Amino acid sequence: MPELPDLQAFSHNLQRKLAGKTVKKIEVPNAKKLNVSVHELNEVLSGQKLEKIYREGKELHIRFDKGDVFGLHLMLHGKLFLFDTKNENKYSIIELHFDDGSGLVLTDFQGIATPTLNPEKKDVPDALDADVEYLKKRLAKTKTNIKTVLLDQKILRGIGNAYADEILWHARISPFSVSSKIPGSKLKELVQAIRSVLEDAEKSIMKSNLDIVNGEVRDFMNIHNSKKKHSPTGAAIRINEASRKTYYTDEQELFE
DNA sequence: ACGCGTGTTACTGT
DNA sequence: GACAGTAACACGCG
Repeated sequence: MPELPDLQAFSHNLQRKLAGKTVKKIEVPNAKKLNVSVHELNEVLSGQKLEKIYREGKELHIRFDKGDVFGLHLMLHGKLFLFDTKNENKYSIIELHFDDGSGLVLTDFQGIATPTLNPEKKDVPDALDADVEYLKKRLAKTKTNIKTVLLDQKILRGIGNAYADEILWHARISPFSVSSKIPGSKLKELVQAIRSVLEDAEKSIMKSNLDIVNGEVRDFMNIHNSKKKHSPTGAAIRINEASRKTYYTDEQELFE
């Protein structure tokens, strides 16, 4: 549910609240997606001090002082909660208990949020790091429409359905454009739109939700927003119904 | 009160 | 193999 800017805000707040704490014990009420045994997880992480929490693509990564990393992918409905003494949330997947009695829990009613001990390093660039050169090269051989490309985590990491629509509107590129047909000048606008849309969103989320570690904030979205009928520049917002909805306007140029 | 929404994988079919 | 389309996961929320 949360997308890159939300995750960015979560990681910032979790870092602030949890850095320096030491893991006492990890409980795993629902190990469906965990990549190691509960025993191994505890063997590796118990006693380690939490050093850093940051975002990697759509995952949150927790790094500990011996260098081990614990990754959390929230998928559609994963939610994080901090607790002081006892976790009373429904649908708990995994609970980190710290030596001061406090803790962090990941819940998911669907059970598909995914905790991973020491996830593999990926060489796919993060959305915020992608440059024009990379996209130009990568898109030259791709006929898939540009929205699908933005959502493809093997090409760019971190963009989800809602922000893809916002970004494409800002770059004035139709989501149905054939990726290989988009000219270099437009790719430059696309790269700028990716950065500005995601960074501005993070700022507004942080500003109005000081301690946020779960949920999502969407009220400031201009295009992917069922409450809005027109873009900021006055064009009617159209909706394409597929397995995921696409919001767009005729202000966006179609390359085909 | 009921319809909408979000990521990924797995699968069919062209 | 590239690409398109769809279902499944199963609820919270307004």
